Amino acid sequence: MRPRYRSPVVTGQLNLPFDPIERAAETWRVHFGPSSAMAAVTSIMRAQQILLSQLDTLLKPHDLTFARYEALVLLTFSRTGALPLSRLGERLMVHPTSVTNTVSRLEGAGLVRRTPNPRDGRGVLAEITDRGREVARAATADLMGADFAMPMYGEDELDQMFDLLRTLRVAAGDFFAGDADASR
Amino acid sequence: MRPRYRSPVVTGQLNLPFDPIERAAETWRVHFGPSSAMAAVTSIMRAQQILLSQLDTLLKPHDLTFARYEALVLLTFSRTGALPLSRLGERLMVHPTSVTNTVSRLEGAGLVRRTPNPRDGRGVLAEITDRGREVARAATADLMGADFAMPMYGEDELDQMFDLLRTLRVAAGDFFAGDADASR
DNA sequence: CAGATGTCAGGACCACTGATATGG
DNA sequence: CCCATATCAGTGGTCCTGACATCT
Repeated sequence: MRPRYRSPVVTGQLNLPFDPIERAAETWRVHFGPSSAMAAVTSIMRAQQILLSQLDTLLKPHDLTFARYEALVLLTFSRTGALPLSRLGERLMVHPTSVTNTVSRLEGAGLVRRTPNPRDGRGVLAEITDRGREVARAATADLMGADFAMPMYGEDELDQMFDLLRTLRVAAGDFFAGDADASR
Repeated sequence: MRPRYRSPVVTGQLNLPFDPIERAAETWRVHFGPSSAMAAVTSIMRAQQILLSQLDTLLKPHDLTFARYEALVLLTFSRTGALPLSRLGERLMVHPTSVTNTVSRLEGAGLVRRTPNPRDGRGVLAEITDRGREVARAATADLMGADFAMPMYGEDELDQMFDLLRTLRVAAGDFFAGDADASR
């Protein structure tokens, strides 16, 4: 499964005898003074890399990337199975041109269909196909079976992580921190 | 500074009236049952995106990306200011071809110099130049001044985050979880 | 007309595969 | 000979800018 000569850096085991991030943090302390932020940032970067790699591996048999999977699931959730590309981009927090690309790939795989937006002549709807629904179902089963690549955590830790990172997302201006639940 | 017609999706404010991830988690619950893992994973993805974008913005005036900055700092830390590319890749946890690319870019900018490894005829050393040291110093000052784009957290929270994510990195096999501190 | 929606061309970046040259 | 160290070509993915046509 994994090549013999060298394991992928991101996916596979590094098996270092020390924690490279902790090591960097210690050296950092010597040179510049303590900086918990540096260690935390680097940890987030590495965690994302690991997770994305594992999720993509889980999704590869379904010919999906995580980005495409997210889009597909969002369509599954919508009442009519169709959403304007603009709304897709908003919810997925991706660039408009990325939405175009993602939808085109899904369309090429027959999981999604482009249709004109009847309520806006400029707009385009991405509509999930039957095959799209089936693929989304199967892929979701796989991801849930693998606990989204985070089986090493308990509920409390996962919630803790969500709460911690929420602070960052609020500060970055992703959304209004209020209690608002205004739809749309 | 930010375009008027549309703010960058990653860098800039989305200003949604709701938390898109929380919204997705709620909808998920309705369709598939509770999954804290899904919300946590998505949060990590988004956090990384935000951080990388802000760090790259901070580093742009120095003509550095975060990846290149990390490599440069690592060289700064080494006693002789030089490291084999293989060791660089190991510490930075990046693919060998990525190291080659990173070093080539740094070399092109005059921040690093390639020299043959005297202790291994196959090997190549990346050696930091005086300009490299100066750029690393200036960039580090900027990053520390911005608290590595995480000024919204206290020490305790940053440590908490590091500890939480360490579990994931250990599980992924980045390093041996033991208390080992074996050098080299 | 100003503004929003989507597309396309093109650039920069990063991870990876596979092949290759060279040396331990 | 097997393995390690780079490098190169090429693929695929993401994000972005800028330009454009279309429609509100």
